[in-house]
Amino acid sequence: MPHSLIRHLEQFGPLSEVEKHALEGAATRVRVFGPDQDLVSDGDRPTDCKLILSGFACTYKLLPDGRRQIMSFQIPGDICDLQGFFLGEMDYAIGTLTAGRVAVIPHEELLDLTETHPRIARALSQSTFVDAAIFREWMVGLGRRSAYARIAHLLCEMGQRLQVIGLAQNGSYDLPVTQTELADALGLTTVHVNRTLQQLRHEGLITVRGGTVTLSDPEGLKQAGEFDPGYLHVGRMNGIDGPPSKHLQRQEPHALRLER
Amino acid sequence: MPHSLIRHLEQFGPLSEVEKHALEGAATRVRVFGPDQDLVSDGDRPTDCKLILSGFACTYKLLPDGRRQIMSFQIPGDICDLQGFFLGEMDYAIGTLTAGRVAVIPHEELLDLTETHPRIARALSQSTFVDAAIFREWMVGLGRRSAYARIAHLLCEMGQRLQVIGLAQNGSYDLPVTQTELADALGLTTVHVNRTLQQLRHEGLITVRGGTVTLSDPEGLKQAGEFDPGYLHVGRMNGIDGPPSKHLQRQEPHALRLER
DNA sequence: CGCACAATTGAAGCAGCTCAAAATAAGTGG
DNA sequence: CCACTTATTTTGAGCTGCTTCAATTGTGCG
Repeated sequence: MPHSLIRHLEQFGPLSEVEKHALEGAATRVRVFGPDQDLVSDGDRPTDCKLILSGFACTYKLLPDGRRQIMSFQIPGDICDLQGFFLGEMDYAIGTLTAGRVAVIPHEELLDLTETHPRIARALSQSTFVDAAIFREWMVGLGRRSAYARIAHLLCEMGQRLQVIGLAQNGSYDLPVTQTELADALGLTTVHVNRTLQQLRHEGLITVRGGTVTLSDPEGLKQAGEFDPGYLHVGRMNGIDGPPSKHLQRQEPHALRLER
Repeated sequence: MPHSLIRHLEQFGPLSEVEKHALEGAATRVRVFGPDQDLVSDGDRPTDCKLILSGFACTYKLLPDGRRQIMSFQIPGDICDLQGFFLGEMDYAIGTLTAGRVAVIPHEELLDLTETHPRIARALSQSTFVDAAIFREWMVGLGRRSAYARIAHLLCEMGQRLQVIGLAQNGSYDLPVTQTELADALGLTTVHVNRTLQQLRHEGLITVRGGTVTLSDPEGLKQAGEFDPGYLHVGRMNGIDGPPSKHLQRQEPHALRLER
């Protein structure tokens, strides 16, 4: 199994064999999870970080009356509770959407890893900033886009992200997410998600068959969702593919040293 | 020389004299800005980071048709484009709301600073995670809260944040933000913000007089906004455990003096 | 086969939007 | 300090995207 974490971090630049080896070594303790389980709960003070090896998860917050806002979908390669490492206490929860395997990396080990391998530290920091960028784009959707555009946008984003880790081929990918979960992510009701999804299907933009989404008309969908993948910063840092940046002149920033 | 940055970072733990001195040294290049100017534009590749010394700014994104989503308000002490340092290209813009002063820290200098002073690096990372936490909470508002609760929540949040840097006293603070800007931040229209604000006033939760907001009934407002300040991680990291409210009440009030 | 969950449909209601205009406040130059 | 201009706040009225409530139809699975 190619390590999705390595793939994930190499987005930001190549890693040496030693570094890859160190990463593999850190992610040996594996736990198996079923669907709809919390990996971390709101208010927890975790002593390790969770790296998703397989399966989907999401970060979410619950409101007093039971409403829920999903803030991100987590896919293989994502480290989902780095916040615990830096801030101690979690202010949100992480729950699985499907069954899956999770590598558990104790904080001390992560500390070691980042002190010994600054490039890993740097890649992690960059990954953190990409997460923040995804949050911001999600906020734009929640605040300013119609239900229709929001869904289209999400489908584009997931396609792009899954492609990077090899879980999407020619615009087709598995999205093991119920319409209720979609609704919680998009700030809508299940009913409305259902109707809007139908609209997207009838317009021939997507096809859905048993949890598998196919972007039948990727360009049309991008347009419908006002999707501009720049914020994902895919392949920007390693000179490989990825969209041309608006300005030239690259400059490789160093990492902040991860300190605990 | 003013340093709200020191105050800001010391939220996460004490800094030595040497570190404070280094921070002051890094933030000597000061630029003055007028209102409604971009500090950084979408697509830029900044070569330095901007630290707000005085005045308010916001991060925002523009949609093709001119709609705008403000994703955060930036206040004195905030470093607003660390992303440029880590990812190179900006995927959002930062604009001033008022006139103000901004310290410009070249990336090389920041790199130096963080390599020489790991505790500064750590504090910066923590600050980054707090920003992400604020984003997430904002998302909950956009996705799941009513206009009424959203506004109440924002007013609580700003009160709390401004209090930390000494720009709020007994629930009263300057909020130099137009209703249109509020609307862009909250994903609403100006008209609706106006009506909802009136409701909050009539219910005696807040008072507004010339850009100054007073939380007349802080408890009521918190309840209206479902505000639970945990996500701000105030005072959690510096060993002075305990409810933030207590901690905040005994905050020395000399930030303004520093800022002038 | 039947249970539990997910997707779908219908109908009615409302929070928040749009459009349009008036009332205030905040500059700005003389 | 006043007349003039421009930005901001406020109000009214009608409209709609999305919600709510409630029920029906799949669908996966032990």
